[in-house]
Amino acid sequence: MDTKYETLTLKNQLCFPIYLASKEIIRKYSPYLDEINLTYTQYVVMMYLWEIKKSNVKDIGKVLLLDSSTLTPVLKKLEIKGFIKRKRNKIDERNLDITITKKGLELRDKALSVPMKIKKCFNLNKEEMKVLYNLIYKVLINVERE
Amino acid sequence: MDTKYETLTLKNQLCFPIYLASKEIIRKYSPYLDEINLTYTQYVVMMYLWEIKKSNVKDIGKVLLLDSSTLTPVLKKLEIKGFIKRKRNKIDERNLDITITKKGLELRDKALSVPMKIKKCFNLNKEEMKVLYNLIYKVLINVERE
DNA sequence: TACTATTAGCTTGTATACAAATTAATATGG
DNA sequence: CCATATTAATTTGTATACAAGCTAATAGTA
Repeated sequence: MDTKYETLTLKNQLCFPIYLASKEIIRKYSPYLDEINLTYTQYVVMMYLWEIKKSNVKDIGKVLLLDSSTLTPVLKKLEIKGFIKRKRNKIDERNLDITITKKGLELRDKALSVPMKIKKCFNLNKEEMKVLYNLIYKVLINVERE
Repeated sequence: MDTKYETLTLKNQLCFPIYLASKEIIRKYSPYLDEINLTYTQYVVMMYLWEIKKSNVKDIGKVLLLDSSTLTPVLKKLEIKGFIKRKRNKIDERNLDITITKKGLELRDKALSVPMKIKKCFNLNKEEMKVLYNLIYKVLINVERE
């Protein structure tokens, strides 16, 4: 009987809808991010830099949980677009200093309307948002802790 | 003041932790999926086929929310591995019939232990799992409805 | 100081993921 | 019946994402 495989169905997975939601929300972002010339990954890098102003590949990777092999090309593209600058650290040349440019800082204002547009398509009330936020972070912490 | 940009910080995004959780959970899968010679995307395709036995590119794409341009190479790899067969439909040759092979069916038993291993690293209780599941599906439906 | 280990970032190879263009087959309207 | 539209899958081009290997710089130590 199929009850043996009940745990192995798509509808009984928790990861599957999280995977779908992630993809589809990011897809929802794209028209808004197109307007400010960013991809989603570039957008989260910029969001971090808007706050912290200066960082390096390793620290950005720690926050965004991205490998340097993913970040290197993303950061190069952001530099080509003129939003950031990449420069070897004087004291320890293994580190690559990432700083935000004037153009990168100005982008922040253009991005201001993006979160609200996305929040709207979530269509959850405040309490639901909060519960979802807390549970997702709980999962994240648990998964990271191994 | 920075309060103007309060909505534009990583910690105030709901998509960002969902994106992280999706990535990290899928990464947790990989050692278990390696053992049965599947990637995560291949795994969800197989999970669908284990249930439905026969489908086509379009229908698989509808369920997994994947474009045919993503699915085509995934399905070709699954065919090379011997888990599925790809064959043009006799009646309407635009469609590509996807059927599961004996080897593909046998894989189901080997995959049986995977969901439990992943569930464990979520480390949520039954109630939390249920709430998260429902909220994520609610988001998914809302985002899809646009 | 010289040898070894570690670290940070880059490169390479593989696998998604999606938009846009293409191709071949089928459906549809005049 | 034929020209046009639509549809399903593939191809192409761009952008992640990550493991493994590489390189250059720095740290640690005998």
